Amino acid sequence: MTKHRILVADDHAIVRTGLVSLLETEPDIDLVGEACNGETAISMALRLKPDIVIMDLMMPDVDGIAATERILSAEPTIKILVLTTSTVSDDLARALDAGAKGVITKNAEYAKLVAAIRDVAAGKIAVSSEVKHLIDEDPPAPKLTPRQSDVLHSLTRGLSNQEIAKQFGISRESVKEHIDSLYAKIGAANRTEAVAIAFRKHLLKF
Amino acid sequence: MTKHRILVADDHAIVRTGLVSLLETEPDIDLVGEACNGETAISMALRLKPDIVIMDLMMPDVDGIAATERILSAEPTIKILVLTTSTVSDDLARALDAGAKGVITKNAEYAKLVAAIRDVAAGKIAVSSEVKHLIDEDPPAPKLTPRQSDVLHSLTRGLSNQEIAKQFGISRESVKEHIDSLYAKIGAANRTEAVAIAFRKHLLKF
DNA sequence: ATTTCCTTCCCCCAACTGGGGGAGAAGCTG
DNA sequence: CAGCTTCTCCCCCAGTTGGGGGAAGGAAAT
Repeated sequence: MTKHRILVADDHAIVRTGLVSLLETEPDIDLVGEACNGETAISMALRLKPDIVIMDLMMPDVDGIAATERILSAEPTIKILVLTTSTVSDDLARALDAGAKGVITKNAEYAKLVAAIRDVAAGKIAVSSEVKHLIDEDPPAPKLTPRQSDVLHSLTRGLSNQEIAKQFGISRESVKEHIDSLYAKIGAANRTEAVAIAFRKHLLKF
Repeated sequence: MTKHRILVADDHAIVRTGLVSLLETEPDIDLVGEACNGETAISMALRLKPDIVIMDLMMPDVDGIAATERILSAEPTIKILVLTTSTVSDDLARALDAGAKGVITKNAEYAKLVAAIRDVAAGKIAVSSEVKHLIDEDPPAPKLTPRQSDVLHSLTRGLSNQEIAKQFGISRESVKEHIDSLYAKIGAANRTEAVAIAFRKHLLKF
């Protein structure tokens, strides 16, 4: 039996150490490395060519989704298993879109993680039922056009339509139009609610 | 030598399991229990009376700060060591206010966690330098009066001053006054920016 | 080639916002 | 008790917003 060669990428040292100490006890698992950020995860994955990368989504510098994309574009046979605290359905869905072979949340039992590792190694897709639920339940955030995103960011700075118009070199009317279409898209009645909804739907980062 | 009796409270099973497997190797540490939410943490702490509770801040039902307060009000001699992913200075500062004897972030090295456990057991305060930095660096969020909070919440729903007035049974002018003082307090120029700033300063939860 | 979407621009107008002023009552704190 | 904060209410008014209507060019997709 060949061991599964695994790379762990997580910015939380405690989680990483805990994971390592647990996985070391598994006879069919061989830990080949630990990465504490996205950039390191990418370079280690390409150098060590593990069978599976256990990938956190929230990491400094390059996040887990970007790291997944970059690893897969260079080495499509590496399997990515996302292990995250995020319960934002969009993040999970985007991870799968990026080519992740599995998504497990950190509040899953350890046994489920190991089972997921074996499933992924065997070529299966491992998405826990809670994650499936999350993705189905809360509807994906609507996609904004570039202009709508620009205008939305200006809204968070408290700018008036006139000021936004000047900023982008367009007319007040155009700004109004973008804002109106934004309202329709996210279900807001005015700019203030639009900003609140945008934060709640994770359309705006802090 | 008496062993340090420790209770772990964290909603992430993976973190909990990892932590347990690591701490089991420490000769002077005796794990007496695991809690997966705030309510369980409180009841287990009061029943088992551990020396130290390692407490996560973000948990379903009762959060770590509330759990800390309730444990300490019943058993002031129990020492709470907060272990969290949060980098929001307010959360960390409030944990210390609530009586936590230490604050460690999850990206700290495992060795630092164990050192913190021993420090806390010895009666010291264990706050990692990164956490001190965070608390100094970003200024504490201004405290809002009850009315300002009420009004702020209504703002996120896109309500007009008139509607907010009706909601609380006060006049438009009073609502305006609360909003004006809110602007002054958080440095906003209008209601839209106020909502954005409130989210960024973590005055609003999602 | 037609449709659909994004982008840009224009007009009218009721309603709302924010800035300015002032003022009184309740409650806490030194 | 004097001072502070909080909460309440009132007036005026320029400026902004949002709803309604319409129009047109370009790009991408079907």
